[in-house]
Amino acid sequence: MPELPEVQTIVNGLKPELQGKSIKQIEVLDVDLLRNTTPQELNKKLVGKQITDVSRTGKYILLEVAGGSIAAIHLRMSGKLLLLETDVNTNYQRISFYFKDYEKKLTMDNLRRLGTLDLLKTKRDEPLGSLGLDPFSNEYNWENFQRIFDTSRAIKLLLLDQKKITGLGNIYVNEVLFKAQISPTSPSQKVSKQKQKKLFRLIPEVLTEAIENNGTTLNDYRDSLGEEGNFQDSLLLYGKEGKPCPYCGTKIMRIKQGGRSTYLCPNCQANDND
DNA sequence: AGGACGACCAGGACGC
DNA sequence: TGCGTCCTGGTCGTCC
Repeated sequence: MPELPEVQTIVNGLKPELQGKSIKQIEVLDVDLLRNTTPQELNKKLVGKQITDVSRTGKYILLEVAGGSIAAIHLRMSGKLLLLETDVNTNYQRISFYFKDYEKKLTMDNLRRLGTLDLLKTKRDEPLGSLGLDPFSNEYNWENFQRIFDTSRAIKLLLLDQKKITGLGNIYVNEVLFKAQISPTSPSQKVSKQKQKKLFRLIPEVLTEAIENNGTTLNDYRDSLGEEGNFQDSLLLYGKEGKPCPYCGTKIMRIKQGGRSTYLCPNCQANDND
């Protein structure tokens, strides 16, 4: 379930290891994960090139090489991106990068085959170009933030829309709305300025705290070294249906929005009239 | 055009 | 026990 904190944790682990390394070989075991490219093109654009940066935009992990090509990796829901000894094989390895003068390989391991790799020329190319506000970018300011509320959609669905704001997934959206005491079903336009401001402040705050705890491991998330995150211990209501609300003791409810679970405290997150 | 919904994938948890 | 059904996650294509 990598959301922004999990992706950032992976990037934090990979960057010091891979920056400056030259790609020696790319092994594509599952072509279906390549979206707008082919193994041949990947080889042509990346092999022999030095990695200049490992970074993150939204939930995409970006490997930039000298000369400008960018491999944009998205893990979707179950994927891992692991640094492994070159002779180690995992059950669901799909794509591996090997490097010159380096005894490890970078492996996309993805049970459900939902991960993707795009090859881009610039960070403005799709699928990055249409991403919304990133909570850690320079564009993340109050003026820009207010603009995303211009819709009748439920606030939870809006915050999950990566074209509006990018990085949040189901877990952190639930947590952030709870901390801001906003009903997830409230029409976005009806969220008061005061609550918008709370959200504006809380989104980077909650994500930062999660990054400091190396992300959330509920099922199979692992960082690039195979380590679990710790933020699951700090979740206030995600996955806690029927348990008491940590603020008021009311039983936490679970409802469905857009086909997936929303957790809420019906007391703390009553529909706002403020 | 915005928004709702199903598809994608695979395995685990559940009910009968 | 074994089978069927539902659920999970993020995004995209398709439809209205």
